[in-house]
Amino acid sequence: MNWREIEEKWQKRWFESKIFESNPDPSRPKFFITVAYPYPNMPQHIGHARTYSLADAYARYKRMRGYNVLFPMGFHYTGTPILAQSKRIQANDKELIEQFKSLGIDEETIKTFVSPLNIARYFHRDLKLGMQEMGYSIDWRREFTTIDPPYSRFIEWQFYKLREKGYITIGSHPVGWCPSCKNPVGQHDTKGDVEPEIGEFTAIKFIFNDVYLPVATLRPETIFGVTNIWINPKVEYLEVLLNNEKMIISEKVFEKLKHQFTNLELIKKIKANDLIGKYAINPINGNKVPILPADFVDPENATGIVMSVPAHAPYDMLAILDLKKEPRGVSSEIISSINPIPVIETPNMPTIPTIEIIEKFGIKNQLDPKAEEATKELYMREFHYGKMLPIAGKYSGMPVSKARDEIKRDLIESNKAFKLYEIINGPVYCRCGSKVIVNVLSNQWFINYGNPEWKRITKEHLNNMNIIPNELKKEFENVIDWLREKACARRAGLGTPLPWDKEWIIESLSDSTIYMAYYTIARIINEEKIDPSLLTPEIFDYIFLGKELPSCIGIKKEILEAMRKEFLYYYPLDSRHSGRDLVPNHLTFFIFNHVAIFPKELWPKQIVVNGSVLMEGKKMSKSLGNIIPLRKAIRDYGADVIRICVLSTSELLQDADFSPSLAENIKSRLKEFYEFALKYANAPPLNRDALDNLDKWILSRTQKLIEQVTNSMEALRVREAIQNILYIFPQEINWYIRRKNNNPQESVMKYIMEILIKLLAPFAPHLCEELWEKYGNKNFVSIEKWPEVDLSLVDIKLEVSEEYLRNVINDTSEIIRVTGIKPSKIYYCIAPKWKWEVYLKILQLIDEGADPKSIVKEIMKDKEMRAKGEEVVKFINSIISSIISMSKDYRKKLLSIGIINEAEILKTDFISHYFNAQIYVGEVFEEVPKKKIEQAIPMRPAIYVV
RNA sequence: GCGGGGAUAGCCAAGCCAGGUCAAAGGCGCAAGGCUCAGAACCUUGUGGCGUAGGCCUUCGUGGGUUCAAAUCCCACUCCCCGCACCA
Repeated sequence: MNWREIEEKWQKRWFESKIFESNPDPSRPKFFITVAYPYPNMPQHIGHARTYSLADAYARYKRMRGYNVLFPMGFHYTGTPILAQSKRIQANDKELIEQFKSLGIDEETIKTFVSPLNIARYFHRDLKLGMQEMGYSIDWRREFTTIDPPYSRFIEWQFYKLREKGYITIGSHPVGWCPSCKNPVGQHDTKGDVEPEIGEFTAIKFIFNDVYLPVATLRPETIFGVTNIWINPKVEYLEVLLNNEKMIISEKVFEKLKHQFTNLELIKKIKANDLIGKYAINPINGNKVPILPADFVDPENATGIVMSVPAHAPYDMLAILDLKKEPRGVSSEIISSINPIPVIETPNMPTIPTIEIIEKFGIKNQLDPKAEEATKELYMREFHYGKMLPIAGKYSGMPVSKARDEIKRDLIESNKAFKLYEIINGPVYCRCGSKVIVNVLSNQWFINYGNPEWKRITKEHLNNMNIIPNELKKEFENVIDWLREKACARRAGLGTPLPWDKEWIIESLSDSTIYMAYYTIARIINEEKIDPSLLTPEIFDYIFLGKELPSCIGIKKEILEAMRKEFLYYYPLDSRHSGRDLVPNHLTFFIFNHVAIFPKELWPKQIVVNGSVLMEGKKMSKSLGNIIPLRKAIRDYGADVIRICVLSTSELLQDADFSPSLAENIKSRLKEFYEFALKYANAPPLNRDALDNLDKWILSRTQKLIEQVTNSMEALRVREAIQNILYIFPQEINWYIRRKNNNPQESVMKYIMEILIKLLAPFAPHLCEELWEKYGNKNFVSIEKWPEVDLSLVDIKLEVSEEYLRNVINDTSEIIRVTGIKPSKIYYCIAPKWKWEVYLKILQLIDEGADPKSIVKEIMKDKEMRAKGEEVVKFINSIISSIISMSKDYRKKLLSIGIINEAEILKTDFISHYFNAQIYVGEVFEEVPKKKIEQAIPMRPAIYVV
C-alpha cells in the first residue's frame, strides 16, 4: 500500500467535496470546536500535533454523530518572539541561521527573514500545510491572522468593551529591560534564552550624618541583627538626590536606578575610603554601626551597599573573619567590637548558625563560590522553620516568613525604607550584549483580573463548564483566585495598537481570548471582502450583542444580519482545546473575557486540556536538537500513524512519548488492519437468519465494543478508544476465527469490519476512507453515521458461555502444565443440578444483602437440601467466599442468566482438538476419583486428565 | 513558599473518582511453539515466587488505619515533575 498516495487522494477529495466546510443549518444541531491557534515562528512539530489531532478526532467523531461541526483555524501573529528572530537574522546570528537550516529551510528563504512578517508568513504556510497533510477537517474559509485589519477592529472592540466595564486599569510595572535596545526583554530576547527574574529588594535607609545609606536586602527581618554596613572598597560611590532625599549609592547602579526612579540626580562623587570606618545609625533601633570594606559586595547590584548580619548571613560572617585576618586599615578596636547578634531561632540549629554552616561547607573566605550554596541553604531553613527572637520587639515569636513581610511593610510605611527591583538570576544579557536591568514602566495598561466581582462570575461559570479532564477544575479555580492585574500591552511586536493609546500594542495573551467568536463571521468577512474601516465598534455591538444598528454603516444590512445569524448559530463555543501549559493563562483569560463581554447564554461550555509530547522520554527542545518537524514525520511515517501515535500512548493529561520505534509499530499495526480488512471487502451482507452461536457471540461482543468506544469518545478517553479498536477487540476476532476453525463467516466479518472502520475513522481517516471505498461505499466514511449498539444482537448468555469455555480451557491448560501430564483423555465433571440451585440461591441471597452467616440456615430450610446434610454445608462453605467477593454487576449478570447448560458448551470438538485428547463430559465417571467429582461447582467443572 | 500533577511488574502505560471476575488491561522487550526454504510479518503460549491438579505465598512509593475484602477509601511520611505572569 502507498500511504502517501492514499493520503493525498483523500485530502484532495475532502477538499473538492467541501465536506468540512460548515454553514449554519438550523435543521441540524451544531458543534463548534476550536484549538488555540499556533504562533508561526517555528516549523510545526509532533508536539503541536497532539492537541490538533485530538480536536480533529473529536470533530470527526461529532460529525459522525450527526452534528454540523465547525472546526476553524487562525494564525497568531501577535507578539515579540518573531520580531526578536528577525533582529537576529538582521544581525546575521549564526546560531539561529544554523537552526533554521537544520530545520530544512533554504538560505534564500532565511535571508527574507530580516522582515518579521516574512517569518510569520513562511511558518504560517508551513503550519497550514502540515495541518492539511495531517488530514485535519478544518473549514479553511474562515482562516485569518491576528494582524489582519478586520481582526484588529475586532480586538479594538473587545478592548473598548473591557474598558467600558472598568476592567482596564493603568499603573506602573517592573519589567526586564535592555538599556541599549530600550525595550522590555523576554526570555526569547536574551542570550541563552534565560528568563529574567525580577526580585523585590527592600532598601533600608541607614542614617549617615545628613544623608542616607540605603542598604538593599531580600531579608529585611534581619535588620535587628545588623552589626555593620559593607561597602566595596574598590568602587566609586555617589551622593545623589533620590526623591528629594540625599543618599549614597554605588556609581555603577546610578544609571540603572534611573529606570526605576524618575526623581534621581547626582550630587557628587564619594570615595569608598571616605566612608570606611565611619558610623551609621540603624533606623529601627538607633544602633550605631560601623561602615566596613568587603569584596563580596557587588557594586552593580541594587544600591551597591549592604547591611551585615553575621549571625545569619554566611557572607557577612566570612567577611568579618577575613577582616580579622587582614584589617585593611580598619582599627582593631572596631573589628573586635563586632559580635554577631542572633535574631532568628531555628530548630536543630545553633544560636549562630553561620559558624556551623561555614564549617559544614568548608568555606575558605568571602570569595569562595561555596558561600552562595551555604547562603541559600541557611536562608531556606530559616525562612521555613525559623522564628523571630525577642530582640525583634513586636515581631518576636513570629515565623520568619511572616515577619519578613510585616517588617518590610512597616519600614516602608514609616519611610525608613523603600522598594527597589533587581534581576535576581543575573547577570542576564540581551541578545545585543547589554546587561538586562529592571525598568519600572509607568502608564502601563492592565486588564484587571483582580476585580472581585469579575472573579466571582468567572468562577461561577467555571463551575457550570465541563472541564476535561475534571482534575483540572480545581487548578482553574486557583488560577482565577490568584490572577491580578495583567499587563496587556507592550511597546513592540506585531499586533493591534491599543485603540486609545496607539503607542502600545495589545500583547498576545490579551488579543486571543474571544477570537472564537470571530471565526463565526470570518467566512463572511473574507468572502465579502469587507472594508475593515467599516467595522466599527457599533457594528460588532450589533453582531455579537444584538444592539441596534446605527443608520449609516456602509455595509449591506443583509450581510450584517447574516453575520449575526451565523454567530448566534455557532455560539456558544462547545469545546475549547489546548495544551496544559495554557491553563494558568490563556484558558483562564478565555473564560474571564467571555464572561465579561458576552451574554450568559453564549459563554463557553467545555475546555479540553492535554499533556505534551516527549521525544523518547525527553522534552523536545531546540538545545537537545530532538525536535521532529511534523511535515517530515508525515513523510516518514504517514499522517494516520502520527495521529495515532500522539493519541494512543497516554491518557489525556499525561505526556505522550513519541519515538521512531513507536511510529514503526503503529504503522505496521495499521497496515495489518488494512490488509486484514481488505479480505472481507467483497463479502455478502449480513444475513441474520444464518448465524450460529459463535457468529452471534462475536456480534454481541461487537455491540459491546461500540458501546465502549462511544463512551470513551464522549469522555475523550481517546487512548482507551484506540486500544479497544486496534488491540483488544482484534483479540476477540482472533478467538472467533479460531473457534470457527479458521473459517469465519465472511458476512459476519464484513459487518464487524465496517463497524471497526467507522470507529477508527476519526483517528485514521485516510486509511479508513480508502477501506470504506474498497468496501464498495460511494460516500465518505468521514460523514457516515457513527455505529450504534444493535440491542437485538446482544446476547449476554452467549457471552458468559464463551467466557466459561475459555475458563475451562485455561484451567485445563494449567493442570496440564503443572502436572506435566500429556493427556489422552480429559474428563469434565459438571456440577449436578442441586449445586446449581444452591449456587443461584446464594447469589440471590447475597445480592439481596443477606448476612453470609445466615446463608447455611436459609438454604437448609429446604427439605431436600436438609436430606443431603453435610454435603450441602460443605459445598456452601466452599463457594460462599467467592460469591461474596464477586462484584455486584457480575452477580446480577449471573443471576439474570440462571442455569447454564455446561455440558452443551463443553461438548465441542474444539476442546479435543485444542488439547489433542479425548473429551468426556458428564456428571460422574467411574474413571474419575470420587473426591475429584465432588469438587465440581457451577461454572467450574471438576477436571481430570489422564 | 503557594498551587497543581504524579510514584503500578524488565521498560512504557491503564486501573484509583463509583473497593470485590486484580497476580493487576494493552504495548514494547524477552522465551517457547506454529507458519515459512529461511527470515520479516502474523498467530498461539509463557513472562513475581513456589507447586506432579486448576492451588498457595508475596507484590501496586513508605508506614499506619477503615473493611468480610484495599492498587482503589482515610491519615502521616518520602521522592519526582510542572506553573507562579507580561512569555507565546
